[in-house]
Amino acid sequence: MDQGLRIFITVAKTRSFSRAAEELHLTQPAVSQQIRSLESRYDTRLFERNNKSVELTPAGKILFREGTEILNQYARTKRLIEDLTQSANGPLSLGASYTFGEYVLPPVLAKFCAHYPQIRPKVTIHNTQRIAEEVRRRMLDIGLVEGKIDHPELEILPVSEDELFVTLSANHPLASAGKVHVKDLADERWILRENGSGTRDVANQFFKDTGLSPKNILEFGSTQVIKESVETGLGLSILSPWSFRKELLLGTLHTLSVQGISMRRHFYALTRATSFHTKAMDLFLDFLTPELHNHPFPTTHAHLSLEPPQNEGL
Amino acid sequence: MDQGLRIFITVAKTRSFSRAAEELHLTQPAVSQQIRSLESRYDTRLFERNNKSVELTPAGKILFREGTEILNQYARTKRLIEDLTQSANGPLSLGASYTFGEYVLPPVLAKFCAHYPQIRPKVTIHNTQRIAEEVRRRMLDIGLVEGKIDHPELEILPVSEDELFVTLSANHPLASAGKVHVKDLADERWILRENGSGTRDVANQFFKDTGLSPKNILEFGSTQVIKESVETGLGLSILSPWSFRKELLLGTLHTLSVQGISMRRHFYALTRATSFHTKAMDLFLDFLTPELHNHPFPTTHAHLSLEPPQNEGL
DNA sequence: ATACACTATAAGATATTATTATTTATAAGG
DNA sequence: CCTTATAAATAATAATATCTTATAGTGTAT
Repeated sequence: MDQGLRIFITVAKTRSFSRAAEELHLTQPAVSQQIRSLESRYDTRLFERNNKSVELTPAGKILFREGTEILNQYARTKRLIEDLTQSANGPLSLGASYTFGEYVLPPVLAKFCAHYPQIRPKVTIHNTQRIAEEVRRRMLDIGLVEGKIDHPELEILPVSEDELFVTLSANHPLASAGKVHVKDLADERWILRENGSGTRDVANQFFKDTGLSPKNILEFGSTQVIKESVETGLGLSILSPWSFRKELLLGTLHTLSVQGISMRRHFYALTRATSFHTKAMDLFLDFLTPELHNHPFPTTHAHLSLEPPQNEGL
Repeated sequence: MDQGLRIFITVAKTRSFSRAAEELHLTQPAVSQQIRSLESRYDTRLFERNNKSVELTPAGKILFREGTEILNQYARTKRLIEDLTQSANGPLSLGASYTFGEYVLPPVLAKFCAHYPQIRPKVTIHNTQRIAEEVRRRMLDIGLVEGKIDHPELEILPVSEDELFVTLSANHPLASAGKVHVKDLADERWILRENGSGTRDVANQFFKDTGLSPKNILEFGSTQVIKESVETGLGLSILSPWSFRKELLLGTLHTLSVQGISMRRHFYALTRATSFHTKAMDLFLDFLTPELHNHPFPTTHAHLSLEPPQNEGL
């Protein structure tokens, strides 16, 4: 930041060009050169150097004293700014898509807040597109979304895997089938999130892959309503187990694997590619991935192997 | 010598990347780039820039304040070194508190400038506290204040005595009393500078010493307004004769001595304790004290003994 | 909707700063 | 004296940093 001055101060302290060079991990000519350039800038000799010794001239003494203060102030400034930013505190605005925000995020966030009480997270829930847009516009520090986003201004970091399943009422004829064939689902009624939601994207892909073209689709804007509708036997849905952990534990909802089809996707964290991260942001990002691996990720079928995902005490 | 910092400061002052570029004879991208590199060095945003405005962030404000000082010190260092070889010249930044700056300093400064035309003094007027702070922060070479300052980083040099007097209109019943007793002042209305000013401090001390607790105090922020108000008979004030020499000469204001009470104080010159003095600084300090003794110091009552303090040709 | 006033970004040119290799000067030891 | 050791200066070159030119976004105002 002012290398010349730093070199000068070191020479003055060590009374040697060579020692100074060592100390600064530079070569001796680099030191000679910087001193020469300072001397020409101030238009005076700064050191009296007769081959055995290096001594400050009067001008050098002034520069040494003032320069020391300047370097101190650089250091002080850096510290002041670090105190301001590096201390992990202040606001952290998170945006999450529905599934992530409503089901995955809360326990993680609770733990995060316990760890870093000075950080005050604020969560906004929207669909993936909107979240991405708001991260880009700096309205959000971090976006947490279900679908892949490709935008040059956004940095995308996969934080967790997710697998969606065909979900149905425990009273449904297929409920205990576990694994079924595509054709078994041909005549079912489906209850899905609206188009545009990440979950619906996966469902649409599922229908495309399986060749199913269901005539009977109900669209609800709320996962909560969908779950309750499925529980009453109104139809089947395609959901992330994250969103119906409780229902799996209670046994009111079951999942099906469909022969040869898996509906995997990732959760991603989005940040602006070009912006700086606050300390709080980095802490959260570092916290997120391991934390999601701690929470036993509910990939398997409820009736086969579900473990209480957290201390939810059944 | 630290181009990045210089660019940053210019941007902060102009609140514009483009203006800063012009001012520094650079192109706008050069400015953008330096700001970006500073931002990455400090790992935080320094400006909040939306297309219409450029504003300092909290971190930016810190860097602006500290950085300004750093640049000042670079400049000062250069001057100090130049002083070694050259004769006294260049800038001399003086800060003075109100009474000193507005009434005492001007004639001294005029004479000083006549003696040393190559020195270019710059005067800033503020209250004593602020002046001391700016000397400490190296924003000022010399501070000239009315109150005693005790700070380890400051060197304090008494330059002159001052005695304040109760001041009143020539038409006031007590105007020709010369010496009065405390109780004569019990029911007067007072017109004083605001709290925090050095002059007001003395007034407050006066009330404490005399046991007067005036119910009727008007506060004005300007000594000029106070004088005119006192002239019209609105009330009494407590002022330094320095600030109403003309009115004493004209006979529109008179002073009173209060039995057993004197309001003496000193004017002090402040410099940084640890720093070098430029030649200009030393010359000014050496010039100041004898000069103030030359100007007949108006301690006595106007109607008794005032001499024209300078060639003001009555 | 278009122009305009700004800042951001990218790529290449220039300037600055560091390195390597070599030279000069002085002191110390034989 | 001559040799060797140590320290700084110098020159040529390599690596960085810093500018400029050209261009792209992005809001605001007309």
